[in-house]
Amino acid sequence: MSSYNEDDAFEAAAAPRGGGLAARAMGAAMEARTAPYLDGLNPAQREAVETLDGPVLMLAGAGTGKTKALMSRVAHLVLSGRARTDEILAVTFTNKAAKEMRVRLEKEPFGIPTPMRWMGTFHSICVKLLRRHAELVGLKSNFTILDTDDQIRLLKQLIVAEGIDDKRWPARMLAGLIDQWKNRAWTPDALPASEAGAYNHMGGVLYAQYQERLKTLNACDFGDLLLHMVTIFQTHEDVLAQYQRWFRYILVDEYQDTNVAQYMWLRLLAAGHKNICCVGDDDQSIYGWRGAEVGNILRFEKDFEGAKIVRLEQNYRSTEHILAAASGVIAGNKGRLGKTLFTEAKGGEKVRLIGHWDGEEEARWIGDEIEAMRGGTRGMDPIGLNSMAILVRASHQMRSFEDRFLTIGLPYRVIGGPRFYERLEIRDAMAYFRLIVSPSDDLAFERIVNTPKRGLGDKAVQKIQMMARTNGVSLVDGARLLLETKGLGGKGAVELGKLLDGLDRWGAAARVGEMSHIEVAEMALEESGYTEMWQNDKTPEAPGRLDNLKELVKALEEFENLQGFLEHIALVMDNDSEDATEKVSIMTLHAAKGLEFPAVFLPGWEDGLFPSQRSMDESGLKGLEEERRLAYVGITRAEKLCTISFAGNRRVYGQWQNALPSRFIDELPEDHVEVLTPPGLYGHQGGMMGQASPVMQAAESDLHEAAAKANVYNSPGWRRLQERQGARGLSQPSESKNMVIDAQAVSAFTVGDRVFHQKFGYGSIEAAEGDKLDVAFDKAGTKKVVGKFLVAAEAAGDTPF
DNA sequence: ACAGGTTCGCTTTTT
DNA sequence: GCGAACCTGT
Repeated sequence: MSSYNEDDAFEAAAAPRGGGLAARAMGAAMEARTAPYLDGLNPAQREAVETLDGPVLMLAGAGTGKTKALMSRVAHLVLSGRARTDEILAVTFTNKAAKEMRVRLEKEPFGIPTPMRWMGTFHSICVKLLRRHAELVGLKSNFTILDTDDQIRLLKQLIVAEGIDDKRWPARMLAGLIDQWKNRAWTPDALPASEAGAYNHMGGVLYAQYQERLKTLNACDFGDLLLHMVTIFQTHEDVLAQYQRWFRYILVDEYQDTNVAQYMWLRLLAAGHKNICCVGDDDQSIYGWRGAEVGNILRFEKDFEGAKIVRLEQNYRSTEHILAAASGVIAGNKGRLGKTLFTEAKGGEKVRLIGHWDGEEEARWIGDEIEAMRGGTRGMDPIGLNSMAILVRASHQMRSFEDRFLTIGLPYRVIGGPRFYERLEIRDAMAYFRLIVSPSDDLAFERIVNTPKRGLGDKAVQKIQMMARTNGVSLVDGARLLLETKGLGGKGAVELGKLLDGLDRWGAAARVGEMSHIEVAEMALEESGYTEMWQNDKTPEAPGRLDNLKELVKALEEFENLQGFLEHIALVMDNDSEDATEKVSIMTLHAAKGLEFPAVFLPGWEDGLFPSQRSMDESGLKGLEEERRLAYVGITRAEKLCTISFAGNRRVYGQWQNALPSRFIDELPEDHVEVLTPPGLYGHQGGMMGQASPVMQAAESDLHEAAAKANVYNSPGWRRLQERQGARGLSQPSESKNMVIDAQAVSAFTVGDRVFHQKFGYGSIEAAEGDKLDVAFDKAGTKKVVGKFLVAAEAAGDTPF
């Protein structure tokens, strides 16, 4: 989605409808002849495609041909003459998804020739709309979009100005809060009192100040793009009506990921005709932590009266064992809309489960396994590395795999690492570009004023800021005044003069148009000394950074001017460099959503890591359920072979910690799981396996190891296992003495409970003696605390402060 | 102004 | 255990 002119769509909107009618007539004729896009759809898909009018919720399980149905629906709308392509609003979450759809729609069997103007992310569509109506929220149409970095820098200034200690109250935290507020569509005056008191009682005040500041900067952040449009729609009926009429049909992908603001935006736009089709899967909602509301999809029927619900349940991706394993896990969640995936593909490998001594061993085993599969193993055909993926819960888990794969020379690629446009050198370069396009971009100026080093330190910058503020001008002009009034001397003054001259010249060159924007960009990077700075840098990263700068300049070629480029970057940030060589993919479970691989490895299934302790502490049952959905997403990525593993010991923050198998492992249905017990993994095997399930056997052999290592008897996982063992009539481990659960104890807490303390944060109870408790805090170490100063971690997580 | 030492604080991530 | 971010001495 690069550089089509955003105004085109509006010109088209103003144009008479004659062309549309002709297109419609043509579409109808095409449908009469044949509708190839309807062939090969199963009954559910077909229903989802043919129910064009009124609200439709397409509940599409993993691998059920959702995209195909969505595409067919668009084709059906267009080719049957119901709507022109530019009368369909199609919203996705990522640019990648939008791009993919655009490409697929142009090809057979759909063959939609005209581009879908209004297909894009919530944010990119909102930018287009907001540029048109910016003045209604006090912005000019050429407003800039701030990224997280700018946002934090701005907030920090406000925080310091308020005399708040930004150590104790980091700007990041406030940025996070404001983000969440915007996700919930709370403007500063609509902010509930309970929220406004956050951030040392200053949250509300600072939020309001921040919004004011953005307005004077003629800027907005990502959240504003949506929030401003919602505000405009709510306060300007005529504007809303215009778009309600224009967008005759609305399609939404990944509806389970929508936040409140996005939901309101959609409801407002759909309120007239109600022709809205939302596609999603409540079981794959994994972005609650960034404001997604599963409630939106669960409530759909209530929100849109007479809504038709279509379930896509036939899975075309995975074997029955994989589906059964995934279903077994997700069944543990409450409040699902409910779907039962089925497949016609019978047989195949069971889901494999294996325990390891530690994380390194796990990485070693997976590396070996990948090598074996590459050559063909266990009667399976050889699988290419591109067909294999390792999906982890947290990115720090990737390290052990990278280390291992580097030593054995196994090619891998990490998906979703630091992205191109987030890199230091790219952002610096872009700050220069921003200043060329708009010299009043103060944040960009602050970023590069002393990069490369110009002898302009804190003191000089403060002088510039003072001058700018007292004269009510931008920093660039403030700097100019400062030089004119000789307010700055020495080397700094000379260098600042050079920078200002440079900015004038580059800006003029860009405007005159004698040079291409690419030449202007090169000139700026060269003359500012920025390129030179990296050439003189002898750190190992420097060459890579120079390469990146070259790549950045090359990327300019696709755009008409710098402005268009910056716009694109602010929103698109996509960075999939195609790479022909075969490589194993390593990524987080979150990054894996929507992807599929013949063979998938799911390492690190240990309680605390996965499900993540923090998730459970902060969000309790809600958090656990989201973790479970993450497990579901992970398993359903696999087509043929899914291998789950856990380690008894793992290095966390440099410290060795022991761990218990994830509770999700207990939820895997035995009949669909094969437990691998690699020979020689443990010094001893067996012991008390008895007639326990295969799943339990593996868990147990590992548990004994872990148990021998350290005091793990307090963990919920251990207690759970004991319960299970009791139920199965297995022997109790002798070391259960620490399991003090004294019903008579004065304290409401028992050993192993997760608790929260106002000062020390989260921790777990190590020992309980009446009301006196020993608590091992995650951060503050072990302390003796009286029970009344503690709350259950779960309860604390629900009331942020 | 800046290099070198020290402390802090650590999911998930898109736009 | 590691990197960023902050502090201190020159």
